[in-house]
Amino acid sequence: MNDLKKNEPDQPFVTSYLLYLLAAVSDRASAEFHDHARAAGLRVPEWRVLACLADEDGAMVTRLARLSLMEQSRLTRIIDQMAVRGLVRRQSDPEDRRRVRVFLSDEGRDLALRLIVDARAHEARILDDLGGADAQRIKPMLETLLAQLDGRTPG
Amino acid sequence: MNDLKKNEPDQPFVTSYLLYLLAAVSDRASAEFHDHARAAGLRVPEWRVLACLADEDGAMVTRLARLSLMEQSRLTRIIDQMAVRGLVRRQSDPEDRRRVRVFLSDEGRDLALRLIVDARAHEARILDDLGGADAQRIKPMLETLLAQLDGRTPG
DNA sequence: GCAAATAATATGAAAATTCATATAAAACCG
DNA sequence: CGGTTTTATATGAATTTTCATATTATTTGC
Repeated sequence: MNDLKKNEPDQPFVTSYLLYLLAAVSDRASAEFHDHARAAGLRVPEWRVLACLADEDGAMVTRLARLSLMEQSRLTRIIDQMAVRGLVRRQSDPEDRRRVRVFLSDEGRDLALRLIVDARAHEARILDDLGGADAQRIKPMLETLLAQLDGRTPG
Repeated sequence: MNDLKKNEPDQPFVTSYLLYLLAAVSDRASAEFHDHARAAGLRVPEWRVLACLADEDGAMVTRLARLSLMEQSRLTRIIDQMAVRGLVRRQSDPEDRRRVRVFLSDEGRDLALRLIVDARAHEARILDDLGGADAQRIKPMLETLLAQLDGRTPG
């Protein structure tokens, strides 16, 4: 029926391109949880920062930016807002006064810990759906990949 | 030495959280290629759109938005700019005049095809570094995951 | 065939993000 | 030391993105 407009390659590129699959899976999977985070009153970047701080409370801004996968000046402004909301507080490091360390407030920590419980449950559901062998392997695989990618352009 | 400030959980959360690993790997891997795309004069969302159109030339805006993982009104504006630059052209669908189909220009197609060659090479390098068994498995695994995620909230 | 509901795209206005750079503190070096 | 370079964070201005909704076209149900 429609042969005239068929201009596509014999094998599709994008839907089987590794970087596309990673982005797509990340997007869709995260979107599910982000709805939950928003329901808890957090915007996505705020949830990410809280989750990172749950692991490394008191991290300096640069470290937190790298860990939370955002550009530094963006993180600075997100911290501004979170501080106003009382989720975190800034404290300049006495050992090196250029550094600003970011700490969870009690409220911030409570919220983070609560959401982390939910995040683990959500993750478990995804892995469960994925099924046995793959579910065992996917995280180690991604960890390897991440280490390799970081190794190339050390940072 | 530093026990006073140790407030972190025994097991870190974020760096072993599936959704974090996905986002981190996607970010870092894509960043490598995005440098290349920018060197070719494209911004990241433009590269994504070109890659999608290489597979589905003439896709309607809604479809293209979903495929390229962006919100519709954002895509509309990106297409505006790409059209001005002569990378794509819009054509309203005679069968349903609400629809706008987006087509690659010759220039757009050339650029897309050239970059896709590079993208495949980049992907091959990443998979090669990952090594045998995992390299074989990662894409099918992500495809399964994507299908499952799409299945939950059909769209 | 018409009114209401639905669908596809575009757009205004607000908000977030980026990029370059300012500011301030520490490290380095002759 | 004093000057220069580097590092850490913040900020102004431009751009991009989002959110809600307008606009236009089609479908549905009566």
